[in-house]
Amino acid sequence: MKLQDTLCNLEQILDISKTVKIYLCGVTVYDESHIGHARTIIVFDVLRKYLESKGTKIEFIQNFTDVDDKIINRAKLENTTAEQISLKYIENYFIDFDALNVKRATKYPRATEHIEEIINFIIKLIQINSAYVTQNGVYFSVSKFSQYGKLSKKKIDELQSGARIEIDESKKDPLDFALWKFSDTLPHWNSPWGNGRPGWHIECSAMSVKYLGENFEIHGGGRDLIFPHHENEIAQSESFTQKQYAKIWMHVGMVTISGEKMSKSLGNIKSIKHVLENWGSNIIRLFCLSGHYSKPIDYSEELLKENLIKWRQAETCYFELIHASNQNTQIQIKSILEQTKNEFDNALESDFNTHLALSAFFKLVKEVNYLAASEKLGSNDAQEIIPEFQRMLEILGLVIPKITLAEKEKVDNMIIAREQFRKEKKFQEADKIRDTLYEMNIELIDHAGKTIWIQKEKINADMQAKKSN
RNA sequence: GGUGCGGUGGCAGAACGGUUAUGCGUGAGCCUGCAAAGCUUAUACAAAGGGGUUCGACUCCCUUCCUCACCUCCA
Repeated sequence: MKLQDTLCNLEQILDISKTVKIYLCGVTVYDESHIGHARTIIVFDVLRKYLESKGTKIEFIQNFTDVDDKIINRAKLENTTAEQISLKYIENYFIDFDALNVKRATKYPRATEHIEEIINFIIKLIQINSAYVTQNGVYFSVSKFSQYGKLSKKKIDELQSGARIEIDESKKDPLDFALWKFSDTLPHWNSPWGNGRPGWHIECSAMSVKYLGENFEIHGGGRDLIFPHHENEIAQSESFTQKQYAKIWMHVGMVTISGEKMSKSLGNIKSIKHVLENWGSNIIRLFCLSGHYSKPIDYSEELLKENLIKWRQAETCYFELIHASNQNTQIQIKSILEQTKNEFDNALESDFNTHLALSAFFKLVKEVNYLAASEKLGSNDAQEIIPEFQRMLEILGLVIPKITLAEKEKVDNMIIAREQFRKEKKFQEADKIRDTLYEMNIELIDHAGKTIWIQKEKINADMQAKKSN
């Protein structure tokens, strides 16, 4: 598999025959997660699901930053503790991402649970003279890491001349960043240098090295983390280990709205809960995978709607497959399947192009729907297609809602009743049954001599659109 | 100002030095008791601007312009 590496700006080969270790920078837990977080995490979810489907062993570590100024501020605002805030939003995180059908990581380490590792990490950085203590805390000395700037392609002197770096006279260099911040207010921990809390970047170095070792395959996150977060992580980690840190840096583009980054300060956030409520997890996932991961995606109702239409086609495809009862056999099915599989896999293997993988998937959907509509879909063929269809669904993390047995029986009986009315040319009565089913999100397809049903996912945005029509 | 990703038809989005991917949308028709599903067909004469290389460039080179992101917390 080939992946574009941010560090060397070239495609790198990922050996998927061995265990692939992935560290993904997760969220700071001080507020609701939004669709931008969802995109990054869904991209990595599909990546790991694809690799696992190929039999590759994955160790997937995703952190929670649970100590941070924003958490502390939020706690003050709500008159509670930082711990309560972070616990609340970790819980909230899992509600959102379970609903998005994101597979749980191997582990979700938290900064506050790794204070000892963090302190040990800092001790060594001080020992090797890469860090120093001031009256405010412990700082990493950027000048001691000659390759500083290699990830973000920044030049140290240009950064230094930048006017926007906070002025702290106690630091030796304005670029130096905090490993440990002294503080006597909660939350704080004891350290050899005094009470305080860790800086932002150090947790990821300490935890990734602890769980994945000094050199692992993929380190990922949003593009906005390249600088300073990942740049600083490299500086700390490579100073610490004297080894190359991550083999491949993979950065996911931003979700924008009207071309601008979704962010708190602009107030253009779409929370996962909000979008989930209106569109559901399948549409969100399709939306997040609809462009190349490295590029921005512009959030719009239009794009969501396009994915809704496609999802409806996929639902139709699924039910056509499971209801297929014709005796026909299409000789070309095998080659179509093989082509789909190849296109799908090749797209993902080639810098993880989910857009092209989706088009391979929807090509199959269209083919099946066409065969079904023209009464050429044999049950044998359907049985061959179903495993491949489901394989792709699983990798993409899409889920067809299940219908209960009792519901199924009820639907079947209503279809039989409708058939009787149709035979008797009592079309009003027949249509009434169809309408009732429609209200239950069951749609009917009248095939020659046989009516099948399709269970449509209930999607609020779709219902509203239909109502207003 | 620096750095980075880009600028392709109404929208989304690829590949490729020579053949106007593809999907969505839109128009018309077919199918149907009517719908739905599906089909057929039409539609877009697309490549930010200007140079160059070439027999030929959306694709390579130069240049100008522009968007966005990062340079401060940020997925």
